[in-house]
Amino acid sequence: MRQGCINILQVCRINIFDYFCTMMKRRNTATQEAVLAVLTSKRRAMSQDAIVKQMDVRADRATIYRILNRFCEDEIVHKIVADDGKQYFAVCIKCDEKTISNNHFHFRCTKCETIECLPTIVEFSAPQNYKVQQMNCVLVGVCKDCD
Amino acid sequence: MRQGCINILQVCRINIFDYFCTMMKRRNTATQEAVLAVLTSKRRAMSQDAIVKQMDVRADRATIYRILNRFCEDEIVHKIVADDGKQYFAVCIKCDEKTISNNHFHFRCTKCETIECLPTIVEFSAPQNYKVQQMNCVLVGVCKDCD
DNA sequence: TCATTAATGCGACAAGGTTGCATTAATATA
DNA sequence: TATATTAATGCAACCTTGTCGCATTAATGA
Repeated sequence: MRQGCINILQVCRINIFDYFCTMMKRRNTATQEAVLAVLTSKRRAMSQDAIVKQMDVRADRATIYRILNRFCEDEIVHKIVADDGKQYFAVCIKCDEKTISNNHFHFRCTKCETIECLPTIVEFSAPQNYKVQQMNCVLVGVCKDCD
Repeated sequence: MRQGCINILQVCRINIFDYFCTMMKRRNTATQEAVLAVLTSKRRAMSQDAIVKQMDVRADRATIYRILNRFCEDEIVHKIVADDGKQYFAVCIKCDEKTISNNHFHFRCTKCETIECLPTIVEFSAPQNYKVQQMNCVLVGVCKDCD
């Protein structure tokens, strides 16, 4: 399932999670639905503990991590490791098969402690004979809401 | 002590560590000297355990971290958090007071497991009213030596 | 309705990093 | 050179983040 699809689904008012379950042959569970609901509503990259705090269903830490990693495998979520060493997860847009899912900048606000996916694509020029397969770029500072 | 100075010192064959001790009013200890020696000789960003392995002097884990963080405060070393969540430290060049010490890309090679400071400066354009104070940009892939 | 097995909860664990505190030793001063 | 000061160190304990094994639960297909 391409992530660009998610936006189309939202516009068409199709339940993303149901669609995801059918497409990826995943079971429809309350916990998974809750995790995805939080991520899609917040539209930010969130850490496991931040996600749990926003959830109405209680669930084990290991379970949340398993769900998030599953979402990453299925490519409906991508993972960022911030400069605090923690993993953050975000539902993000990616329509082109060829692009790296993490090809944009992220912004971590030190005041509100959230991470945002910026629309800016990372332009890099690696030296000759270097093969770039992934990237993890985080800008750190204060976002417009906290300034 | 500005980091650009380090290169000048090397050219002039002045002992960097002695200079550092006088300038920053730090005590001259074998452990600190060893850590800096490893970092300057390898010219890569290294993790605490990688540094220890290369050292001829034995030292406690906590001590190494304290030394590295002190070097960061004194701005002769900068810290990168890679996508594996670990901290890496590198002696790097920075001549301009105004630039962010981490303003360049880093490359983590998944084969030789090292992190290199690339000469490429990160060009970013944060949205309006976002204040960027730090950055942490890591490209991941295979370096020229491992290809 | 039942069988299959994906998903979960629990507990244990590992790695990475930090902190408190007593001890050691580098430096400044007499 | 001897002494006082205190930065630097070692050790142990601790915290946080993330993972894994295994028994149990429950979603799905037949």
